This record gives sequence, structure tokens and C-alpha cells, in this order.
Amino acid sequence: MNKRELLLNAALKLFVDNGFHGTATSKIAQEAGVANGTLFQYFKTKDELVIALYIHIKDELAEYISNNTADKADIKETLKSQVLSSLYWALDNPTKFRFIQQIHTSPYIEQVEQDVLQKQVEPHLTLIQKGIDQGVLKPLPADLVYSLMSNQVFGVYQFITSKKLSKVKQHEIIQTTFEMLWDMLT
Amino acid sequence: MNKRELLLNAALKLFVDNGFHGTATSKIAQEAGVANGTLFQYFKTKDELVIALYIHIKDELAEYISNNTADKADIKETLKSQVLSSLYWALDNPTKFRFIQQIHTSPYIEQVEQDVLQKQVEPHLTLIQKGIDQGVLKPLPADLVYSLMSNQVFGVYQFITSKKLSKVKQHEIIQTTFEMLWDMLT
DNA sequence: TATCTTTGCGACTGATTAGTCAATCATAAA
DNA sequence: TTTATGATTGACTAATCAGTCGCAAAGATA
Repeated sequence: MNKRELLLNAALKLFVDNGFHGTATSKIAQEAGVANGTLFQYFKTKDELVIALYIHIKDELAEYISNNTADKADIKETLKSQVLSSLYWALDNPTKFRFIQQIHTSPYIEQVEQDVLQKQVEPHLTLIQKGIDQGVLKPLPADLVYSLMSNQVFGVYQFITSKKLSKVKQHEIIQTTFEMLWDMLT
Repeated sequence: MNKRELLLNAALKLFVDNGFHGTATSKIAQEAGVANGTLFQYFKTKDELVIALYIHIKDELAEYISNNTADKADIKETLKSQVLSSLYWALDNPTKFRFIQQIHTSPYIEQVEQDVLQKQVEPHLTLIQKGIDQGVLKPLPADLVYSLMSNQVFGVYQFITSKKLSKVKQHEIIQTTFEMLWDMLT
């Protein structure tokens, strides 16, 4: 693993445990097994590190969803693959998922360039819009539908992680709640 | 307004703008128009201030919901009053709502005593359980239903605040999405 | 008025911070 | 072997931090 990645991993762990400002850059370097000054060669400022980490993780999630979603003709199946793989990824990467949530509710989100955010949601919005145009989904603003879907994912994740459920039970809840979501949106 | 409240108000504003650790206690005192040391007479530590502010705001929200929710016989109407008043309160108090969200995704939430959190959700869980027992709501874990409802509120809030909607449009979205939520849960 | 208590003040401190920089190291080309 | 280059180091600094403390002002009681 190269030093940049070592630093990102270390930062993720410490940020989730102690918050952004609660984590000193020196601690990040230490955790990564790297000298203090080296951090600032990979990231000009601490803020730049935070943003880079956010984009890095979001890209990873997007790639995971993409790999688990063959673009079927059936919109329901495509959306289901996306929602389900988001959830499975979140359950496998709780630290990363928590970090995304932290950024989303923090002032840092405004420092993320608008077009980076745009690029991330655009494919989802396009798919949802297709569903609306075909009359499969209810005629609502596409970004409202997207917002409801994302937050449903948060809700299900929250419930599952607050309990100690077996993999089988988890799977059951995920299936059931997706069907509920689908009923709500169609 | 007494100094304690002045400090809480000042802290809220600065925390939402700059994050918890990004806000110096000296700045909070300054914003409140109070001396540095006075802050520590009302709150032993900075963490205590953060937690006190969270509980203060949560109590305010709970009181608002309670005042706007006559306990009707009809469970749907009661839940609707609760969801709608949560949303209207959030739209009227965006800073406070953002702060709640920030705390929920931060490590601070673990410092909030378990029974304080318990007391806050308990009445909602009881009502939901009643709905399940009466066969009105789907037979799911009550806290799953609660989690889905809360996150739907976040989603709708997110959508409404990201657009510049008229009061009328806002009201329309809130009504529509509640009916969708209700369909999903019954 | 005299005495006691509570509340508020702000200069102060020791610890910690983000970020710098001159020196060192590893590698590879000449 | 010599020289050049870019990565890495960690001691260092100026600024900032949370929290303390001695003292003054303001009420309260009598």
C-alpha cells in the first residue's frame, strides 16, 4: 500500500472515532506509520485530506454499486440491485459509511466541488427519471425520489446495525424494506 | 434572556457553521457577549455544553410536537400530526435541525446518556407498537418503523431545503410524502 | 451600613495544533 | 564511483486551545 493510501486509511479510522477537528494531523501520520511532514506532501492542508478522503470513499461505493448492477431492462430490478448493494457495502464498510454520513451533515460538504457531487448522483437521477417517464414510478421530482431512497437506505442501515441480527435476518429485512420502498414509489 | 441561554444560542450558531472542535469556547463566549470564564460556570467542560445543547434542542422539538399533536383515537391522524409538525419545526429551525443531525452522526452521541435517548423515542415507539397490535401498521419491529419514519422526514427535509419552494408547494410535498409513507407502512 | 454570597470577569497557562523547512535518505542515471 | 533528484524525515514555530484563578461587582440579608 502506498503512503497516500496509508494516510487515507489512518485518517478514516481516526476521523470516525474522534471527529475531524478532534483528530490531529500528527496522529494521522503516526497511525499511518509516516513522518509528520510527509502528510503535507500528499495533501496541502488538512481540509484537502478530508475532502480527498470523502471523494475516495464515494468513488469506491459507486464502483461497488456499478459492479453489482447489470443494467437490466427491468427498472425495478436495476434499482433493487443498487439499493441492495449500497446496503451490503455499508454493512461491510461501516466505518466508511459513517464517514460519508458525517461529511453529509457537516460544513465540509460545501467544500466538495459541485460538479463532483453532481457526477455522483447523476446516473441515479437519470435512471429514476426513466422510471418516471415510463410511468413505472410515481410522477414526482426525480431528486425527491432519490432523496427518499437514500434516506430509506440510511434508516434500514441504522436499524440493522443497532441490533445484532444474523446474516439471514439482515437479508430478510433488506428484501422486505425494498419491497415496501418500491410500493411507496409506484 | 439569561446567560445560559445566550451561551447555548451562540454555541448552536457557531457549531453549525464551523463544527464542534472547529469552534473555540472563547468564540462562543464572545458571540454570547459574555466573559470567557463565565462559560465554564454554566458548563463544566466544552463536551458538557455540546451535550446540554443537544438535549435542550431535542426537548424543544419534543415539546413542539406534543403541543401540535392532540392524541386522537385515530392512529393515522396522530402519526401524521407528529411527522408533519416535525417537518414544519425543522423548516422553521433549520440550524437546530442541522445540529441534531450532526450530533447523530458524530461520536458525541455516545456521550448522551442512554436513558435520555430512551425517554425521547419511547412515546413514539409505544404509539407505533399500538398501531402494529391493532393491525393498522404492518407487523414489523417497532423501531424499524420508527427508523424508517425518521429518515423519511430527513429525506423530505433535505429535498425541500435544496429547492426554493413556495410555502404552498412545501405543504403539498409534505402531504403527498406522508400519504406515501403511510401506504408503505400499512 | 456592614457582612456574606453569588455571579461575572478577563488575564493567564500549559498543552496542543497545523503547517514549515533544512537536512537526510534511497535510487538510478552518468 | 559520482552526481542528481525527488521522497521522507522530525524538530521547530507561531498561533490557538480548553480550562483556571484571583478579584471585583452586584445582590441579598440583617
